[in-house]
Amino acid sequence: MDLNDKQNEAVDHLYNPLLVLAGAGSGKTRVIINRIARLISKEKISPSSILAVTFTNKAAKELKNRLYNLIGIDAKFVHCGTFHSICLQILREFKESAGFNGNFSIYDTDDKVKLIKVAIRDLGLDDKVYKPKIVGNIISKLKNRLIYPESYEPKSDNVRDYHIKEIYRRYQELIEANDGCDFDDIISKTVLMLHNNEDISFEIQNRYQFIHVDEYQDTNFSQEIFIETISKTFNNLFVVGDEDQSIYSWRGAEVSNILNFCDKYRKSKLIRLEKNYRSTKNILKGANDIIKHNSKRLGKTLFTENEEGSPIVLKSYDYDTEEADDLIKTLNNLKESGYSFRDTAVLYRVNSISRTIEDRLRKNSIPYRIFGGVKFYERKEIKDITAYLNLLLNQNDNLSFERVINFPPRGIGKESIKKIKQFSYKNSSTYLRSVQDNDFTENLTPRAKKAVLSFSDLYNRCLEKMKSYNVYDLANFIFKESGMDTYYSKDDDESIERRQNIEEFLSGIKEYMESNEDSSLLGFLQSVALLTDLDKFNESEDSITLMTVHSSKGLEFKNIIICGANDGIFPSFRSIQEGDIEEERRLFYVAMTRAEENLFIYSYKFNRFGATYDSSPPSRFIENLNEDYINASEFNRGDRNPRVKRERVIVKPKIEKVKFEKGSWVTHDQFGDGKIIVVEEHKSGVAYVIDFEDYGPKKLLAKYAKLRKFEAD
DNA sequence: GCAGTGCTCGTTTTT
DNA sequence: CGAGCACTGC
Repeated sequence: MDLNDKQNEAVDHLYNPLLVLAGAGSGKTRVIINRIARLISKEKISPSSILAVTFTNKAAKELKNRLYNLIGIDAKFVHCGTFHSICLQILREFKESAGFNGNFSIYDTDDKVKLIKVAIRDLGLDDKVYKPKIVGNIISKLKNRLIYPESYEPKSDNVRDYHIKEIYRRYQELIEANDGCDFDDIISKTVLMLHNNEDISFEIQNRYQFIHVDEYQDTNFSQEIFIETISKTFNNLFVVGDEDQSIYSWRGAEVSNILNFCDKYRKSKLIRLEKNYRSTKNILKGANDIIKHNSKRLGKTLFTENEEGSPIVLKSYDYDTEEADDLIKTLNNLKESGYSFRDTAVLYRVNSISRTIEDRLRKNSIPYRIFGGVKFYERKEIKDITAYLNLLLNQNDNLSFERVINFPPRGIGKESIKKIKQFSYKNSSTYLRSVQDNDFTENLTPRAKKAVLSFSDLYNRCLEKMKSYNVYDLANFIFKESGMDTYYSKDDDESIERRQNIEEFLSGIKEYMESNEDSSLLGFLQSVALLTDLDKFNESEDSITLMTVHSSKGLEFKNIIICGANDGIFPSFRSIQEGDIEEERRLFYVAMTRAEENLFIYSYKFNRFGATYDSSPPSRFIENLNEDYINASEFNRGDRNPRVKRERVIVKPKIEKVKFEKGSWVTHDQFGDGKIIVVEEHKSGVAYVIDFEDYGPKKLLAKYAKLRKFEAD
């Protein structure tokens, strides 16, 4: 297929920055690959000086494949990757400059939450008041804005913000001591490293002279600064995006990046792609009628030369179970009219919706695959194996150590682990080095000593094998030798499932080694850390696809069924309360524009919330659809009453007076005895720095730390 | 050290 | 309502 005029204009723009505002289904990927092809063929640009950045691995892979089909072998040398994978490569190459002691481990959201919990407890705070997950989100947002603890000044001086700052500080201390790196660090540490090292920055700028960014509307502050930094010298930036599809502001994405692009980059130009190749006229009309109600837009109206198509089908039900039953009928009808199962995707706003649907699909033996929910790579058994692998490369990784020291159980219980921590603290050593230290093992009970020695022995044997084994053999060795093999050899459902997952993981490693040039352990661990379920998407499998609207971004299906399109779900409760539903509307728009031929929008009246049912009208977005192109014969508008607001209770800690003097001895439930070395009075309350005998100095806040006066017995 | 029990609390969305 | 978590009792 040839390019249209606008697409050609974009592709021919070879120097200076360009923003391509590409509507849904307007062929943006095609524009990117053709532009890259033209740079190579016409301008004789070396493929290896070209960079293309995407948000998902899937998009990167697709870009690379299509480029390969267009230009052949040269495609191999073009750098294609996600923000995270590109930055990770840079971090790995310049790890010392980025502040790591050596190899570093990547911590996922789970690990992060765990570590934040430790930080909260170290400070003597209550993790019910400071929920680790919420604090994690706050820290995420700060890192996305390149704010690390030392430069963080909370806007207000309330207690909560002060505590959060302390938790952040402690968390960062812990993660850095482990040579760990969370998802946000991958970007932010790269950017800061480039800013602090001009020579490296210059090297990177030279490496990537022609830069392409896909889904530019979803870049956050740190990502934008990354792009700005590496494009500084050559000022050759080609970004593609659609402000109407910006759906990640909750993750820090800033639409302003795309809105202000032309003001920011000198000599830049803007081109709009408004011709849609994907959807029928009816679907596009519906999508346009919805998105036009948004105010934050650069504005564009999509058109298509495709057929009129079938009307958009609206249906409403009383309960989600009825919706699911009818969904089965629809799926069977589609099948009968000649569609394969793989042509249809069911989309929803929140993962929890999938339960009922999955249940019905299973009962009716309709093949489906689901994305999201419990993620494969976050499963316990998978993470246990990667923790062993991580620990082999990064001996400072105490978090991985804690995961595997007693798994499978080998008789190293709470008490022994406590001793390991104490010993490590006293000798400022890592957990791993402690258990390998004779001075430590000598003082254990015979039983514990034996267990610890057997772990050390296991570790050393793995280390030895690492020299000659490839990743697959090494992982297999760990699976067998650690005892996981026998541990999961039982016949119950759980063991069987976990075993299967491990086998799938192992065969995944094989596949990885065959398809990647860098088949080192480090390379594997770093790429596996960035994998998501979506990366297992297999197009040839004939099954229905279930996923959230967020994960459907960039995909297209002949038939789309949107389930749970009610007020309170889509748009979400939160967005209605906060009075900002523009992003929800964009999300709805994304959902609709995934469809090529048939679009169904379902809603139900009674929504289960915990043990109770709430009634809610169909999504307000549906009201913007015009009768000309909808089929609403089975649709009931319902009533649109204002909803009752839920009150949120914020726990405010009380401020306490100084109870203990400097120099006095106190006892803490967790840390034992210690001497107060500093007393601080903040606006937010009293903090003590206590030098614990077994744990060293910790800063605790008086109102949370249950401190007792030390009494010699 | 582990299994079993009772309790709490939740609902966005993800690299 | 049900998952996940902390606590308790062997």
